Amino acid sequence: MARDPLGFFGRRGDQDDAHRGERFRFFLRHGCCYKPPMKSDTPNHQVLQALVPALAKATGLSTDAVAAQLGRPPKPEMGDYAFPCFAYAKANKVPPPAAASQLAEKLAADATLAPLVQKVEAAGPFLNVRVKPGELCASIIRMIEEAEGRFGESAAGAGKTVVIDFSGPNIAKPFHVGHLMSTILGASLGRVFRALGYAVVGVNHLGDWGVQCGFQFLAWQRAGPVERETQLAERGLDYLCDLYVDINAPAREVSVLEAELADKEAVVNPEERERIKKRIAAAKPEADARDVAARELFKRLEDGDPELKQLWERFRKETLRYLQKSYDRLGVKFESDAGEGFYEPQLKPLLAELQASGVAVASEGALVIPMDDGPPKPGKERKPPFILRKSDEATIYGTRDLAAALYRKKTYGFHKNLYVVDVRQSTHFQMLFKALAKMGHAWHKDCSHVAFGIMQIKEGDTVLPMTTRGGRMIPLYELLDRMVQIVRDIVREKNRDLSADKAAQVAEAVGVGAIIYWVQARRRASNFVFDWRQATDPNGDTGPYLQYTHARACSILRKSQAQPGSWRTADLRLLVEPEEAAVVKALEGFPAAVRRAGDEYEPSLIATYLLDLSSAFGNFLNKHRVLDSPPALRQARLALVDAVREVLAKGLGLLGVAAPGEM
RNA sequence: GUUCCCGUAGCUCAAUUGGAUAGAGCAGCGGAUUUCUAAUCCGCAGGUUGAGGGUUCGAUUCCCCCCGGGAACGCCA
Repeated sequence: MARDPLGFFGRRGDQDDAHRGERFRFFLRHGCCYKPPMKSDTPNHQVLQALVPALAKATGLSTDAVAAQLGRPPKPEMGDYAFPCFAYAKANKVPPPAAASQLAEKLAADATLAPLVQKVEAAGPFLNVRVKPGELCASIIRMIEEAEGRFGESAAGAGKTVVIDFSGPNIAKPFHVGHLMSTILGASLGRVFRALGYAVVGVNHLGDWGVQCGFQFLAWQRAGPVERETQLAERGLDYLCDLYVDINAPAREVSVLEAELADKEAVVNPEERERIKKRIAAAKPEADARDVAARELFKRLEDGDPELKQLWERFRKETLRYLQKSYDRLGVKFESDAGEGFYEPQLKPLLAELQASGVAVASEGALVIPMDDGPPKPGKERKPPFILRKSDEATIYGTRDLAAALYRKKTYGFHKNLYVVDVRQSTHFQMLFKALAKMGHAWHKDCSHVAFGIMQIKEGDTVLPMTTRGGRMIPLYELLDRMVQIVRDIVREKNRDLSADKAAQVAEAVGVGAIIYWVQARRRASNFVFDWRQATDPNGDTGPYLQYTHARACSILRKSQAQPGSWRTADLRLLVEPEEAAVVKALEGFPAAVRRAGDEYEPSLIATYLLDLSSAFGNFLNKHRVLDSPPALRQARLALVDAVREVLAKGLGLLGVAAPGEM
């Protein structure tokens, strides 16, 4: 399989756990993603190297405290750096404005700052520092050049592993637009954590176990032997879904009719009620028969029937192969595709252990872990327990999640274990983590549910949920195709010089990039509505805008005819324009944006950051010429353009958005 | 009913985690093009940050109480 070049994740079941763990440690040491560790962790350049110690000396605070406080004034006219003096004022028992004045005098007298700093002035309780314009640009661009393409990365996570559980499609249900959030967010978090120096294990926790498998076997057995083979090969998951839908048709009819019957308002007429009852009676025997047959088949799978096991394995593989097409377009990779079925053999020993230790108890015929602490309070409803085994002896997804968490800790020794799943499951994960706590695992606090809001879709004037029973689901590939289709015309219209081949590539990059950007452009907690018109709008807060800015930068560098890197010898102190300073100040913020995106599991912070950078750069390009500048200035501006290009490409890369060189 | 999330310009969202006069995009109006790619840039207009109270030098941010919207709440995933 393409995404498994080292054969690290072999076939399930042919290796034991210890073996897998061993392979994993090998992967950590020699894997394809290995890079040497970063030298420096915090962003640093000549100006800050002078300014921070000077402030620390003047205030008596630590350099870390100063660096953390140092910010930006609200308007660029006020200065390049701002330092709030409240802490210093409190320590010295003077009013903050007086403190600011005192500090301004001290810094003005500091000889180490003289070559770099133009002006230090008190503004109320703030201290505003104006750096000599050329020095600011030189200092920051130099820092980016010296990072050798690694600007924004850090070594914060060196030696630590993050496990990210994301995407997790169900092999019986369509892979639709609702899965987009988890897939894109999870993949971005993986890239962000890698940039921060962590080893990352992306897990596609497939929903590949349960009675649904029985229904699929049943449908498969009923389908034509030749037709089913060609259909499965061609349509993969789509075919399995159709099978699932068809085999469930009678059951679905019964439940729809029963719901109708229960809704008294809808059916007052007794004749109508009778008609419905008859239809239920007609459909029910077939529905029940299929249900019994499916459960029987699933039971046989659970008991280890080799023929069914083989078929199950085939469905899994075919589904994954099929999904990989969409994953490839989205730039998504997984290190593991251990789904629910993978944990099945671990469940019985786990349950036995939990019972023996008394963590799990019997309740209403089921085996559960209680979620209430202490004695029940009168008048207070008791919390529902975490169910491990139903009264019919079958396990449920929570049991497998518990086994999965234990397995991941044992195999990967994770520093963090993340679940990128929508907000509706937040109680489930709270219970899961609490169950781990009750088992005595202190690492339960390293587990987090990275919840995101529910996406709805706007078709015409109506807003529909994505996961309704009634409406048709839009398969993911269809969404991507539609986006690319819309973009194709725009590409043609905007740039007629592109060859047909290039235009097609650009359309793919921009169409897919637009949707990837769109879902990451807001904080993940908020619910939002997918709007075709807005998502494909080439103007404004969009992926295409960022990609376009990047393409412009590339174009300028191309047309300069300069050898890449030849601008490294440029005199960067010639960059004294306010628009240049604004760009450089935006560039300076990149490492912090990446770090925060990791800390908060929030890729949108990178999206917002890139927008700021693009807008500063656009402003610069509009006001100043690069290629028409005098030779020395031209070289310095090329260095600036190249730094912007690098950060845009890198930031877009973290988000999973392609950055074509022209469009 | 209990628990969790959300509420900021007409719309979609920001706000350096408690900092200075709350900022962008879309939509509206007005400008800038012999384009280093106008898929751009600039200007105007748009606000009692759902309401009220509290904490302090300072609150969109933290605490309390309401109002409104969403979600989850015992054997589905």
